Amino acid sequence: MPGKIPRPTDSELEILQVLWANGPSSVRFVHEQISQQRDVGYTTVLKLMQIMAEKGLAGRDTSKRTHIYRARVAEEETQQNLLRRFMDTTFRGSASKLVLQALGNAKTSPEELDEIKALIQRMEDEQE
Amino acid sequence: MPGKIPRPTDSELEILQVLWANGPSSVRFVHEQISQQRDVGYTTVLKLMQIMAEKGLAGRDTSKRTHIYRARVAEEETQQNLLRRFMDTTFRGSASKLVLQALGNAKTSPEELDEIKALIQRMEDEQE
DNA sequence: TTGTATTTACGAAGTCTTTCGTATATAATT
DNA sequence: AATTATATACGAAAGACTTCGTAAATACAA
Repeated sequence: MPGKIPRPTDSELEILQVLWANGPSSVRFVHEQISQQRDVGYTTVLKLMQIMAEKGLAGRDTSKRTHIYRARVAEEETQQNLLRRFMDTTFRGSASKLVLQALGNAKTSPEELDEIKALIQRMEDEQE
Repeated sequence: MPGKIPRPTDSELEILQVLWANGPSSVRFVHEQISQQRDVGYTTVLKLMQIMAEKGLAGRDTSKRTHIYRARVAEEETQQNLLRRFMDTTFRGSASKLVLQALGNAKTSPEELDEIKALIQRMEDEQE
């Protein structure tokens, strides 16, 4: 029985980012990528990826000696879940407060602002 | 020596929300508020608030028998810190991706959309 | 074949967070 | 005064997460 897939932890999310960006990968590759950002042991990453397979966050092909892992959760869907939770706990569910702070603080390019404006426009059109 | 104030955990954030919304409060009051949302023991909340005082997240007035706790971190600043971290880990630092998903999924009122549009307008004006 | 390198498997330690039971102190009630 | 209620203090257990050492299996190289 599969059971429900849990929310990834910070370390698991770090690994998922590599899998999402690069597709199915070996432990070695994932370790190399993460090592560029912080110090971590090879067996640590291995263990985490094994746990992710148990949890259902990742799948793996064990037909070869070097196992190949792949994400079993979609990037957008996972982001959506994490975002909903974060918005609820940190901004008491207020999307606009979150958005205002996100835009106000981060440097956002004119192109990105245009994208956002376009989305707002579409949303307002739908309202009528 | 005060030392640096750490990022609040989920439970600590839950308590901070009560303190931010209601001002300085007793453990009993905070416990009552949180109990409306989930089951939790009184001494659990007490312990958490004591830890928060140790960490510097909260201060307390112990002159009376019933201690009164207050938030020692500002709401917006704390949200900002948590948001930055969340954006980095979950959206690899992309504010626009986060914003698009936040707006796309949550139901946002026309008034809120206007607020956001106004902010974008100001940002674009500053660019020139 | 013998030794070296790579990989997975297993287990366990360390930390952080949450939880609450129990003890003690203080106040209120009868 | 004796009882009951309320509050804080303390410690410790339980669970989740991260970390990595060591062993065992497999492949490669000399």
